[in-house]
Amino acid sequence: MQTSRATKKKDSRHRILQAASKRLRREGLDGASIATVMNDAGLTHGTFNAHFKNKDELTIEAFKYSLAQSQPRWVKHEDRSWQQRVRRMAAAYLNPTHRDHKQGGCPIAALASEVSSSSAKGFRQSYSDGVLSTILDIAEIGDRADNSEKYDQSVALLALWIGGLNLSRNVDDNIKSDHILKVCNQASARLIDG
Amino acid sequence: MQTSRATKKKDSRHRILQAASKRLRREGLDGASIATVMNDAGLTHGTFNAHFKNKDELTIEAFKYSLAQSQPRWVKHEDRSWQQRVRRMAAAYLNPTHRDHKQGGCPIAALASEVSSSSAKGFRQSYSDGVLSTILDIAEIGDRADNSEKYDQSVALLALWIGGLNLSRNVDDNIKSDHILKVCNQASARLIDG
DNA sequence: TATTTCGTATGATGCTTATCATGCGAGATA
DNA sequence: TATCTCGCATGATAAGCATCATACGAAATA
Repeated sequence: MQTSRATKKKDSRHRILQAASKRLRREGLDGASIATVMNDAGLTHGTFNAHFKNKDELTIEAFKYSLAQSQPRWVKHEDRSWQQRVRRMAAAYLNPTHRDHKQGGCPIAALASEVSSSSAKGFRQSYSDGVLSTILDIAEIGDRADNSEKYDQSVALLALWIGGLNLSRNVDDNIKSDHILKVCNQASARLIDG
Repeated sequence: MQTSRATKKKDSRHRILQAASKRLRREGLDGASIATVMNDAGLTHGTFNAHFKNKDELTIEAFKYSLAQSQPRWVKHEDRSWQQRVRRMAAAYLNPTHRDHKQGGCPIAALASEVSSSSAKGFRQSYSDGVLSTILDIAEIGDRADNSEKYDQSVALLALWIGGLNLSRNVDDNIKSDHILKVCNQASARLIDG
């Protein structure tokens, strides 16, 4: 069997990433302090460097971790057409539940306006990769050349989705916030049907 | 004439707000430290409290200041139809120049994902007010009841614009980034024409 | 069982931050 | 001109931060 020490360390790393990815999405790049994250993970702050080289590395790993977690969001449903599947994605994304659970939601939306000013080395690159692969996931293609029309539609949809989700999160009136989600859903349908 | 002391203080306040609004947009809520902003304004850090109660107040004032500055972006052009005017707005917004000048650009996009986790008291409210009044500005109406169709179109357009602008800022490839702007412009046109 | 290994805790370091107390010197006022 | 006012600078303080040095104790190894 696996040595219990190695298992323990893997477990700890997993708990740290889990905690960091939640803090990162809920509180942003500066909100997720090492002490807070380690405390969330049930460890003390000093142990951090045994698991990650530095905070920049944690930020990148936690982002990738949360992106992998939200991957199921884009997974193909059983619907017959791409249009139907994408409409479902929009409904799942532009949703009060998603809006109200930032810490468990899409990291692309959660960090959209912070990336370009981040000092974490390599983070912008990871985020960029995440955006481009998400666009391909939505389009259900492996490369832009496969279907440039679907690619372009997916770009506009992702933009509309992260914009609409953030607007709805920042409007201080539940009725108006719900309305934003609804309207963006309708706009999605219009973009999907071309 | 105005006493030169009062003039001096107003000038200083103006310079502080100018510096803060730039830092706020370029580096986000945590990037705009008091010491940095005061230094940008040509003053020393200790004087800050003579101008603003605390940092939260500065954040709110600087946001309002930058929103007022970008108001010209929404100002009516001479085009004949609303559709033409809004298409022009989209072109001015989803633009490489705007993308590359975050510090002088739209504060709604620049802070989109940071608002909901901000600890600054009252900031979320100010941002929310800014979003709602911007929607009305785009729709060129005074209230949603005036034209709910235009209102809804403007909601979706603003979502698409801030989402597209942020995506383009975060993609690490100039060609792909330009393409995002272009595609979102085309999607805007589709939403505008209904 | 004796020794080594290593995951974690404790605690220290130096940096950055917001805020506040004090004092100076130039403009305002009489 | 003499006194007052107040915008600003200097400097202190306390909190929060990332990072690192050291030590313990349990698991691994022989």
